[in-house]
Amino acid sequence: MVNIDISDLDPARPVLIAGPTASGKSAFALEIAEAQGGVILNADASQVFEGWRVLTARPSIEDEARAPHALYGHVPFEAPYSVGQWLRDVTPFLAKDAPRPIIVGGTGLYFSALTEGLAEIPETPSDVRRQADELRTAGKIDEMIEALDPETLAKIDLQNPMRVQRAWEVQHTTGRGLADWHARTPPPLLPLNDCDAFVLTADTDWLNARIAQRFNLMIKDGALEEVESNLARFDPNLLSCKAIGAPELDAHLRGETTLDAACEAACIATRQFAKRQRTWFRARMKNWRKIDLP
RNA sequence: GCCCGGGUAGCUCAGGGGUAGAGCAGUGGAUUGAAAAUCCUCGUGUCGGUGGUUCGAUUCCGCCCCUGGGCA
Repeated sequence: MVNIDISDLDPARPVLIAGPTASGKSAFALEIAEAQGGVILNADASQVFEGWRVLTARPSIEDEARAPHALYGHVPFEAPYSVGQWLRDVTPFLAKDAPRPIIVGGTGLYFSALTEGLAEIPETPSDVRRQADELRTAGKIDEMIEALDPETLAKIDLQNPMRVQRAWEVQHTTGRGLADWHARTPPPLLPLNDCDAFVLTADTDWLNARIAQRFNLMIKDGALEEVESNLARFDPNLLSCKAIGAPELDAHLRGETTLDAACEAACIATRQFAKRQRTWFRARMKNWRKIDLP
């Protein structure tokens, strides 16, 4: 599928593989791991959650038996998660004596944090988060904006409530502005120069066709049953329940839509997600080695 | 066959004598702890066809075609 010569890779160097959803990056990672050894590490935000396997296209049990895998489904269904937590989770796998990491996923932010660094901001306590959620849902964005320093105001998108809330939370819990924290970002955990980094790029029409095909396959493989098994604990506010296809299939199981409509909506959401991924990769991964698919 | 609706952007539709607009889809972009999240930008299309009225028709009138419903 991916036409590069794996034997050219230095088996001692970490590998990074980024690519849009449904591009076949997991298979590529597995090929490298089988040929040269290494541990496959997940860099996909929704695949970290326990509870989804089919729906988030995680490697199957059989695939996981072919090479060591980590950071898949290791986070409880109801738990919060973040880039910072992910970085803390990968850190032990990047130790000098650890087996060679093969990091694969579609979350651009995770890769950027890994190779460019992430500010070491203390976690937002849950009560502060709750307070911030209330302000946002009440539409009191201006109130949050008033609490921010000029540097932060200049840096963030004030039209994006989520960004404003984040800045407010940091200011509120640390007493320092978000911009100040960003300015003191420590060096990256894994500089790009220290690894072989690949971005898979695919023709949009080709990928869109694969997205539709893959969703049908997911349904055949039990995606609906998977959502059904999580029906009792399904909560749209949970991070895990933002996985594409989960709200759509949940709505169908509750009798709100037909299965066809749910599948169509999920495919549209997936296409839109792939588009955002393309934008991130184009803008932020210019120095990565591009591999054109198919 | 007759009666009444419709035929306007890829889709669903609004509008109305001075050559048109929304939502969705799509595009481009932003994105340092919710990122499969969140947010910003971008709308010319024979206004079904054809004749006519008019300075001017997509808008009014005639005929034709397609389509939904009703009556036979």
